[in-house]
Amino acid sequence: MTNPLNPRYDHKEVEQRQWTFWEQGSWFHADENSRKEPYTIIMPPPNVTARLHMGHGLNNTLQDMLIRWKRMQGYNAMWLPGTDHAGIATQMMVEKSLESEGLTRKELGREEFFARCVTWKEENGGLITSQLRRLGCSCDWEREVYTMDEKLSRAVRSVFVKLFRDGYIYRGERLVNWDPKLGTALSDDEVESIETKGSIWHFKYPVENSQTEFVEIATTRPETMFGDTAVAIHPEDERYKHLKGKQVILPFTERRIPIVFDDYVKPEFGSGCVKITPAHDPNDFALGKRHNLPLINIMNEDASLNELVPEEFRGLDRFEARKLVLKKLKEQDLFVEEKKHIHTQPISERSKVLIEPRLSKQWFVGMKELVKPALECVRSGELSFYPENLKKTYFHWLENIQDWCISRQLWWGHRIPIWYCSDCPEVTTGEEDPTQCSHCGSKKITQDEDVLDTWFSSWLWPISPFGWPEETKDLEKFFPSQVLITGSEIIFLWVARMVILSHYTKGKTPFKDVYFNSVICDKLGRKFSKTLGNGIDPLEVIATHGADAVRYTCLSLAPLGGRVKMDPSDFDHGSRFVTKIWNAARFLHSHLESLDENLKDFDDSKLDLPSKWLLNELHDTTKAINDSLTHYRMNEAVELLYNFIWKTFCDWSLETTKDELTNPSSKERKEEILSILVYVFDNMMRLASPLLPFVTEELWQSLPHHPRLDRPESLVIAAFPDAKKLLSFKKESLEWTFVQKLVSGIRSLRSQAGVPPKEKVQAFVKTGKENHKLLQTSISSITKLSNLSHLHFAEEVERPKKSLMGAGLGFTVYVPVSQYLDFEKEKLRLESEKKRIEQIVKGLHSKVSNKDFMARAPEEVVIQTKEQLENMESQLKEISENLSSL
RNA sequence: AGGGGUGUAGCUCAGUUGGUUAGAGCGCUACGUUGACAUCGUAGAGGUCCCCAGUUCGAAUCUGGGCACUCCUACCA
Repeated sequence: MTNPLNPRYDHKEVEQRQWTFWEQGSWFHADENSRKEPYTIIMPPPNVTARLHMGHGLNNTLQDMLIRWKRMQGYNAMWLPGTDHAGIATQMMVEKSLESEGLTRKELGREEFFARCVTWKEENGGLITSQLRRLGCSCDWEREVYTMDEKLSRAVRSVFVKLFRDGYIYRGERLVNWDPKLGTALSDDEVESIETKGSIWHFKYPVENSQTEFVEIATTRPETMFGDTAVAIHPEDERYKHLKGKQVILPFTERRIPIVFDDYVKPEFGSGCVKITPAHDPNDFALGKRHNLPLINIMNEDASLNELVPEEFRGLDRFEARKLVLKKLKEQDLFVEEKKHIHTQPISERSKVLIEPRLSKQWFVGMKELVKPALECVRSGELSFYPENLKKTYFHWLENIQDWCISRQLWWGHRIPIWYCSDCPEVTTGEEDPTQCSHCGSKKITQDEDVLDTWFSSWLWPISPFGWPEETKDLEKFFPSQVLITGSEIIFLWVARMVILSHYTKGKTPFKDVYFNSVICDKLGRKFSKTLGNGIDPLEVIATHGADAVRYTCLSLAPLGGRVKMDPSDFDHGSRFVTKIWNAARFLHSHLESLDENLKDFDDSKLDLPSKWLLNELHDTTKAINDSLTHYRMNEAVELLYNFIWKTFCDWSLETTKDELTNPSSKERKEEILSILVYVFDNMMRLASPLLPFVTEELWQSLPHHPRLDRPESLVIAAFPDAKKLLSFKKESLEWTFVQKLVSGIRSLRSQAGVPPKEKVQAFVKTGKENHKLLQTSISSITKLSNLSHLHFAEEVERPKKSLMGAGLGFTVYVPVSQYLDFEKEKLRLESEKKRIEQIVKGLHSKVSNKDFMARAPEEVVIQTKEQLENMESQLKEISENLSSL
């Protein structure tokens, strides 16, 4: 029989095969009728336009690790996948493709354009979800949803109508972030701030009834002057107090505008006088409200100047108008100076053009009231954040919440279900499209042209996929979910709003915990971004290193919150780990080959020390991993797993049993060793399955069934190890640790003397009687592991001539190394060791002799410290004696 | 300007509620292996836990101040 495993792990082949196997088994599908306790995660839906990036990689691996862990623990685990229709992003994609046909969306018309968007999604929208599958995401793919699905759209419609009828939705004239290129309002979150070098221009407005007096104002946007309705000055500014009650004349127009006093103005900035343009600046808007100033909107939708400006400026683009204004000011001798000025400008995230604050009619959701339960559930601890400090950010935003502008002047999205009546001023809404005005009955009604902000469908994500407003079984079972895993950048945009909406519709908090994953940066600490081109493509790394390696590296690097610096070479670490596991399994198989019958169970009462130690380590690690995962300390769980597999299992256990497996004392003994190793390995595969699902499934399938363990069809539904059901040998484990320390001590002496590894040496161990039995039973292990010819041990041992000495916890060991001994080197070594221990002893001594310490420190700490001191002192004594004898 | 975070080995970072001789991976050094391991193992070098002060019997950990970096929010007429 040959080894069933290839010399090398072929991740590509295995991933494909195992994925198909899982899909056929349908193990990721959760039954809504199951009696098992549900455990739900709702996936933050990626944009349909998205392609998998490392942020998705990290975010989804985190979710997958949790859901797989819970599934193996026997929960009715359901991870809901889906995509978001991404209003602006999709519309832009489709417009781009129209552009190549020489078409615009307006030429195409609304309906046709909408149809194109639908087609686009059908053709390209599946990409991201297939990429998530390649990563191994064990979502309930049969439940996959899309925010434009009929079911979800109905939920959008329902909640809009409900909010409208409850009086939360209103139409208002507000300043919005206007994207002149896309011709739509944007939310604050769709606006980027970019620092730019610009200018600030100073010029003069003449004061009325005076030939000589002017106020000097400063602005970065001279073209907005036609919308000015006041000039503002700080009330305490001595320079201008005499201007109280006066008006100034707006150049190029006949308009007189008042001088108002408001402490919003900073006297030290510019000239201390500010032109006020309420219709085109948020601060001015607020100030205008305080002083009852009129609003003059001077711009068209494309940011060209409209008919309210003097004729020569009409129709000019804002930047053209700026030039002309400056030119004319100079001609009229009103221009003072131009200064260089660095300021941050709002740029549209999508179209990259300068945002223009613009007065327009938009639909809003009044948030002040809705927010209350969302604040309360976090305050009360019903909803927890990981890391906790993000609560502060959350509170700050909710406590200062602004009403939410939900209308977008786009065609792709959920159209606002509002109908205007041409015969009366009222509007009509409803779950179904109305045919007549609900107030006057007129049939002349037209629907609002706008669509809803994409986030208006996103905030329904905890309930809409399950059929809300219907009271479905799914909704009952899978809402609320357990944990939301997402990035902290959308804490307001999405997280807070879902909490708000779930309380509004269902009166419940939509999840128990929110885990905020880290932001991925390059080695220089810069965020991965398309423009910088510094990202790492997860699909490329999956192709070269395998999905498991990608998953391992992502999670091992990523602590809670914060940032993680990632370099392509980090993924080598992941592959190495996978390869190590693969090879350990190959090693087991090479010995299992000779086994001609089924694996027998091992006898608990006949276990030797190293086996008990290994089983105890399995117990402790299992407990620790479960504990770490419970507290969302994923990187900690990953590290525990790594250390157990690599250090404990491979470096110690496989090494200690290697010789015996090759030359077993009996067939039974070999079977026993293999039984233990396979048992532990099987458990290891279970522990690792949530993190490394592919390679573990492959190896687990290849192993013989251990009689002590369940053997379902697939590892993904095998029971996750539970420490309570595992053997533990605390005492024996400590004993074996003593042996390990002794072995390390001997190895260290050998190495320092330069004794070739193949050469056998003797070792003389001086240790208390209590350890003798232990050494006696471990004599062969120690001999093998330290390559000894003889091991001597006794309570009193005289130092052999020409030997090196080492001291450890509870023992002193001498290794004669006559031909390698360098007295000077040994002296130096012992002296430095002596110095080091003296320092420790000194520290411990001062502690113990400190009355306050003895009185106030907890008893166990005192005992521990005393023991330590005793031990260190005896080590020191041994070293000193040896030094003097040299 | 306000808020959050970070500062631990050459690099990337762990270090849970104050008590270990402060850890890991990569890199580095020496030796060994190439019969589980395009390797792996063994042994090692390397730290003022940013600085200052305080609380405490005891501080990498808590408090205050400073320095440096970073993210978020707002504003910049």
